[in-house]
Amino acid sequence: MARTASAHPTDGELEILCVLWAEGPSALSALCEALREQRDVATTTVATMLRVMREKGLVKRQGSGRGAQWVAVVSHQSAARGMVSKLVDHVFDGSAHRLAAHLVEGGGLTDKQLGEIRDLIDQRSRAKRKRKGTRK
Amino acid sequence: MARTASAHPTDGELEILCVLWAEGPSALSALCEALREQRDVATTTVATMLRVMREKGLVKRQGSGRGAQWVAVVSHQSAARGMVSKLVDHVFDGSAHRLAAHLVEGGGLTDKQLGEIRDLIDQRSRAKRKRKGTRK
DNA sequence: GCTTGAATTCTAATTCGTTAGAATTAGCGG
DNA sequence: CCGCTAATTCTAACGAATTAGAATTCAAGC
Repeated sequence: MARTASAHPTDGELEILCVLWAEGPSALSALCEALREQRDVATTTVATMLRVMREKGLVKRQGSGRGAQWVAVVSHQSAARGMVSKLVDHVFDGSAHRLAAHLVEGGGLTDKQLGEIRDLIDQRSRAKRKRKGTRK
Repeated sequence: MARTASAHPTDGELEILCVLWAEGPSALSALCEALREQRDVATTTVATMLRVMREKGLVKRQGSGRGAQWVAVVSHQSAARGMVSKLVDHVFDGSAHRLAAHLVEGGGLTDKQLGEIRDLIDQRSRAKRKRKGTRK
């Protein structure tokens, strides 16, 4: 038997989604051009991937013929959420906290960035306290 | 043409690695038993995956015949590092900081956990300051 | 030594993902 | 209206991944 289709975008699909997220709705030609900054790829290859991705509901087409625009259906946000959950579930035992600890301790972050994250946390807990206070 | 072999463990391989990380070196039978708590899988399937994984250098075998033990070669740490980098590079534009922000703002963490992360950051920046102070 | 059951290897089927040429369609400029 | 070019569809090849039955090997216990 064979594997079942992946619920998440594949690596190749992700490349295309990244361009669409960054550039917004794009024509096939523009999409190819952007992708070719990374690696060599034929136009028909990209077209085939788009067809598959449309069947999966990852992208849609607006208009037809020459001026058609390809649009990402899934947002960066939601795709990111899905992929992070998958990583957390499979590698960090379902604990987002562990992933965060890995990030902090892995050393891929500068002091400045760590500080910014701490500020984010502070903001968030302050906001939460406030909400609780007014509601109750 | 076809895709090139993935540099990271596949989903199936990850399942096996997870068991090995959790349980330590295991016999094939024990491995199968643990996997079957998640889903139905034939012993020969697991054996085939182990063979492939050995060729890739993901696992090794200690001993032979009946009492052979399968051991993870890659550590949980390093596999996690690789997969987090991939996620960061492809989805968060190479910025670990953005992933962290996504975690904090995504709401998958309790207040307590957020507090713990902040504590981790504080510890880390304190330690760094100290190192700098003694070195310079 | 022979049986037995686990472990392993061999083999094969099947699907997915990736790649792209060939053929076709469709809009635009002259 | 006709050709040019972009866009799309059709088709196909092929390796990776997944699954597992058949055959084989091997250590152990009687």
